[in-house]
Amino acid sequence: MAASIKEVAQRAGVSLGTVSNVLNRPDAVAPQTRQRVLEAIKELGYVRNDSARQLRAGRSRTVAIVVLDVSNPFFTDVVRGAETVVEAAGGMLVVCSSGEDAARERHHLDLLEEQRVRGLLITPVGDDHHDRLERLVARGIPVVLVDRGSGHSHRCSVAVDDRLGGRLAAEHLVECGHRAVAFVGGPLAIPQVADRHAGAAAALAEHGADLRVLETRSLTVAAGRQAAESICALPPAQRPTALFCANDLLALGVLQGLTVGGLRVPQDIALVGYDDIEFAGAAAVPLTSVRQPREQLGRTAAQMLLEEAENDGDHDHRHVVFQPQLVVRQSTAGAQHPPG
Amino acid sequence: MAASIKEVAQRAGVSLGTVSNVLNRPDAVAPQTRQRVLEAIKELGYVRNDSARQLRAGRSRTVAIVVLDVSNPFFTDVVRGAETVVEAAGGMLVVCSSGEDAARERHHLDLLEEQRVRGLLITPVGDDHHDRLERLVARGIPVVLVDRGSGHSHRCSVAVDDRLGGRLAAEHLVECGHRAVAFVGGPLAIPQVADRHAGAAAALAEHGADLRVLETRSLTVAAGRQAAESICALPPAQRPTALFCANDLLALGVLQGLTVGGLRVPQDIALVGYDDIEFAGAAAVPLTSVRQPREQLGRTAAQMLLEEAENDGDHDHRHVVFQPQLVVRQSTAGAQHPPG
DNA sequence: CACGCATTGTGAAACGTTTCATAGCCTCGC
DNA sequence: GCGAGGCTATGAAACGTTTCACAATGCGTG
Repeated sequence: MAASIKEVAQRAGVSLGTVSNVLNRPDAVAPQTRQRVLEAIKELGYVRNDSARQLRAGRSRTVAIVVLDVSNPFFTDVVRGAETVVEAAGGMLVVCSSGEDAARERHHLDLLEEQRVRGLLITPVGDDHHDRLERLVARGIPVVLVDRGSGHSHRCSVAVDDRLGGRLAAEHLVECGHRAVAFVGGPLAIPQVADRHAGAAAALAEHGADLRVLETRSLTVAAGRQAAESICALPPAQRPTALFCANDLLALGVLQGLTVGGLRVPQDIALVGYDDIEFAGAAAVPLTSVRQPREQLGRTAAQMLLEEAENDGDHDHRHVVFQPQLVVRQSTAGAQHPPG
Repeated sequence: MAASIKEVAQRAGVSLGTVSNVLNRPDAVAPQTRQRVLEAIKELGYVRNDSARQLRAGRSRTVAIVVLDVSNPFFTDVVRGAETVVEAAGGMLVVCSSGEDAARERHHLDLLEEQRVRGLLITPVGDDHHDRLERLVARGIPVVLVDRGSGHSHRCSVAVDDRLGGRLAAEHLVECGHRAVAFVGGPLAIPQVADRHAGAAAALAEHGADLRVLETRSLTVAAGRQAAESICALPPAQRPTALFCANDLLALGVLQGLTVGGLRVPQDIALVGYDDIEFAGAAAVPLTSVRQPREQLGRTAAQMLLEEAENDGDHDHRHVVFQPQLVVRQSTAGAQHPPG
């Protein structure tokens, strides 16, 4: 059914090796022969079998990226950035989603290892799979951590300074006069979440305030709505005057939930998100958010990966850290809160 | 470097075939032997080489989905639905994005054909690549069209009735008293866009109104903002009183652009989107939109694909069509427009 | 005219699996 | 005690490439 190189060779009246040469080193074969082979290929509808090629060549042309959540616009932008670079290099980017679930992440890593992918971009769920990543590297599959700094010097990473991001958010809220601030986000096992919280907590501590935590099960709009409900249920005296959300999806959900519960943003409660996804500025109350260079994150990560895959063996592992940037919009632009 | 089955066999003191049996038919090998083999596997850190497996087995375990735009929440939801089904079946879903670009779509199809994927879910950019899809099917790779009906009876498809969707939107606008309606969307070569437009145009025609078209280059927020600018530039007398956008991204962009240009939604211009993505309800002015069963679309498509891949050869191609549903929100809830 | 060299083409080996026909060994029933 | 038949394990073939050492051919040069 599926024509192989052998049949092409037969039809063109040349040897196996010649057909392979036409495919891979066209210059090494006489124009006339090449022509004959190309015609045979077209006539038979021959398409190269990549499994065989990979098996023989020992290396694949596909690069994988494992993200926490495909539906999160933050990650889709990162993916787009990486895609650009990988495709420009003639490769293919496959996208896998762990859904913030360690088991699914592990499953994906296993399959990708079996496939001997060219390289791996990953935002790990937690710190659970270091050994697995280690093994990939040992096998010659470069790994670049995305949106996550790495203490490990034998691995590249691209990240945004999440502690700084948390600090920026918190300091902005303090300047607006807020003291009773709560952090909405989770699971705290996700390093980005923990860092954003830590940065904000540190900044608040310097001003003698502390940061309550409202841990969520995930970083989704739905989780945000749920969190908002529990905030609305609080007696007004115990309610925080400002919320810092671990990402924009959460913040959008919180915004919806607060509105439903009759609380106004920013008059009753100020709101800061994180990521500055495209929808943050288009929200019912445009969201103050901490912007990350999303596409650039993806591009840089992919570039470093390809570079490492190129000169395998010797390669200086780099750790690129971008700076986040506060974007102030209406969700915190309310009247100054009375201090205390 | 990478241990192969042969070394495992050697270490466990068994033959090649036995190791393979342990991997694929564990019951066919004596418990004691199996144990020895498993230990050898663990000690050597052996991981199966999928290229070799695929080459020999002739079939892959990965299913691909080619969407128009990874950053569009509509598609990420479809992907999530498909993912669920494929992973439950032990497979892997790889996501490719054509970016509404026929050349990229072709490139992806070529690579996927080389990889001999198990099956393909695709929302084609246009009608350009029928021959290529045909060839995939001929090669034994089932193809299911997503979000796109198919005249072709030798192919499954899952779609939502886009003409009906367009009609729902238009009729709602007519009921609100609008007569001067414009359609914002493009490229019109994308079948969904064309159908939504056609449905709306037909409905308006029945009421003696016609539908101006403002064709955009793509279905993105940015394209929407741009379209809004040109609308704001129009002399008020020529301005439509309502806009029907081909999708929600576009509508969100239009909403932003109109606001910037000083036009109020819905008082000055009413707005209807399409898809009812999660962010539609959270927008500055919550968006009236035509809802599609996104995840279900993905799930159904994947199920049909796997089913076809299972019993290859005989298979009844089905064409599932879901009904869209109008969700009315604030962006059209303004005062009744005077007729005319 | 013979020699070396450049240009093309050849055929076999190798990549790491899965599969399949076969062989050895037991046990069971007669 | 012997043949039938069930378990296990074996080894070779096959999957479709790429690669590589080598052969054949033709050409210019000394």
